[in-house]
Amino acid sequence: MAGLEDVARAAGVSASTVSRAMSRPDMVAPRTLERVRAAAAELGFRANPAARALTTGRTGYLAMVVPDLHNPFYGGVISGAQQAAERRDARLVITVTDGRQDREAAALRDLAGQVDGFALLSPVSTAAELAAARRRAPVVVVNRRVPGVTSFTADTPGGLARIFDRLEELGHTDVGYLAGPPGSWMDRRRRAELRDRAARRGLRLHVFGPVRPAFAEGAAAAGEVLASGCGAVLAYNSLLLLGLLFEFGRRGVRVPADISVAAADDMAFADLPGQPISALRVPAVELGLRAADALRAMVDGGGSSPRPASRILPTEVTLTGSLAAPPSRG
Amino acid sequence: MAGLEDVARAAGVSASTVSRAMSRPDMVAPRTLERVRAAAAELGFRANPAARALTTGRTGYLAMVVPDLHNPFYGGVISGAQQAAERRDARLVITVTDGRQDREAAALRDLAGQVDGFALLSPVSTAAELAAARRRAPVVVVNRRVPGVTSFTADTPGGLARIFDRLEELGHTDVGYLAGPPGSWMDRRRRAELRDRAARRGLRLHVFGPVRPAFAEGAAAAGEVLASGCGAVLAYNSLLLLGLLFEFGRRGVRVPADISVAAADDMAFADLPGQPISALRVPAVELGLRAADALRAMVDGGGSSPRPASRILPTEVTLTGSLAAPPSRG
DNA sequence: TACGGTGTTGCAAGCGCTTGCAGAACCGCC
DNA sequence: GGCGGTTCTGCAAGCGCTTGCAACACCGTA
Repeated sequence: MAGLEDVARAAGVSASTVSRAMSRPDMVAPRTLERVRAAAAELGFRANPAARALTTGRTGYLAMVVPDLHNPFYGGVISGAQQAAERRDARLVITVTDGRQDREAAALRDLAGQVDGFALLSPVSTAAELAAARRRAPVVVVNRRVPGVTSFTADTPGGLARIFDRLEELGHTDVGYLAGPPGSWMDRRRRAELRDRAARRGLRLHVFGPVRPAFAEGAAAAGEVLASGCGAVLAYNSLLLLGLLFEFGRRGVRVPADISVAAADDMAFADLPGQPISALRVPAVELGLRAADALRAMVDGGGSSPRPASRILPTEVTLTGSLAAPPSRG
Repeated sequence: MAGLEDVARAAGVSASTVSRAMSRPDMVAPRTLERVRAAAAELGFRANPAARALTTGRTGYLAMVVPDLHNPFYGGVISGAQQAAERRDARLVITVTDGRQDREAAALRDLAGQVDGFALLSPVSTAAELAAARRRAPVVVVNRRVPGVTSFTADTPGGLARIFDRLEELGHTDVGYLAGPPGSWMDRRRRAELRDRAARRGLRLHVFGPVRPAFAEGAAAAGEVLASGCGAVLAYNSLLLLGLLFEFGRRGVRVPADISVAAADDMAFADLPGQPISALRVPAVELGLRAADALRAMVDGGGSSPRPASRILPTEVTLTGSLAAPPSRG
């Protein structure tokens, strides 16, 4: 492994000059810069991040704290964050919490000082805890809004509302919502939005769950949904809807003739030819990208608080044939 | 942030003693050890990993290079690796390659020296490249076997073969296989196994794809599968099978009356009540666990080559009602 | 009593980088 | 020609740990 010193020798300058050539090229004379760069390239020099971290106090690592890797939404977010990190020449450390508060706290505790900042996906900690964490290291949260903490969310409640409206137009009176992860902030928001709307319009909202947002849970909930007599059901995410559809299929329940369906994200259905399922296009990758970018900016900008912003990205609604008028009763 | 020196002062010893108390407690007198530990606990001391890395040359980071985070298999593997890493007090850096060879190579190159070792999931690089990488840092690969490199795979070809046998028993003559990621070593293995068996038994194997192992691709392939007249279809993974089932459902194709189905993993179906789908239980979490464990052991053991081992974990077959005799023709 | 061992501790020299400071070289200007 | 001001470069002091070596005490034994 070639070090700063080796490059310096090869270029006929001092180590400090090489260091500056790498990190603040404008402080180095053009000709010197060129020589140093050539030497560095030739020797395949790569700065030792540990040494750099030791002096600068910045590690170049960003922590992503994620509840669950089976949920495709998080996959998207992480991919986006990865892109951003790579561009800004940082690395991503990931920790899985299984949605448990203690593991989330442990991650925050154990990784403090080892990473430059935290991106928390759908964190379950209290707002107070998160605010406290933010005081020790830059923090952004995704898929939840926390007062005083920079956050990135998709407007899925708004999107769901649009779908709900469409169902009302179609004449539905009983709409189901298969709720997402217990304790989830986002699920509460979606539920609240739907409940609100239902109340205002005089429709009945049936809430099922909350359940872990997994295929099997969707399938398991299908019976209850059908028994409730809802003419339509919205699912917290596409994994759940997939489960519902699977079980509907096995039972010979027809969509949308017997029941209308939609999901609050299109992770599974995104590239489906003909888009047969109503769902929201949620910009998971972009959320990750923005979050990591913001985080890195906070880190570069001295780590402190550039007034926390709360960014809400729009979702796009795909209204398709999976929605229809309710079956005539009796 | 409390440092070694602070703890030393509090405990009335030198910094070196504190260091030893932390990393080689047997070199420290019991009474001293106790004092140091108490002081460390009180001050909330956590060794600065950058400083440690600088002296020891070991960073405590393990790189996981993964093609795609939407595939639940990788989610499982990463979760397992996370557990192992946490236990052995290492951290996981993850990089997404989208299955592209250049990005895989870039990860290997850019992260060399920044991490203690690499776990490559379903790598697409050539065996020679991987062997070369192994010479520079400890490497384990998951879901592929590479000569000279420690690997962990699940015996999905064997499991698929058992399902195939069952189909033969049921009287099938035309069996489809919806193939997985283009260029995938594991997919080739599965295909080869099936082709072999089909040839020996005089059945016809219809291969569809290969396609990206995503829900939408499964759905898109359904038409072709049906047109082929296969009485049964095996899918590279459960995401693909889900897609197939989805489209079958929309077209009114009944499973298993019209067509039998099975998947080479049970990631989606694992917890399904009544296990309606034939699939393999593939130990994704355990693969990750073992891989990370092995990697960490290689790192601790001097990094060099403790004779590469190739571990194949068994898969368990669930034969259920998704398999039936082929529909009588005409 | 003297001596080699053993067990425990401290000293100090790094690990490979960054960065404040000072020196050197050069500029234009009075 | 001398001076202040720029630009560029090098020196050296760390950053917070680890670790080889030496110092020291204390032991049992000759």
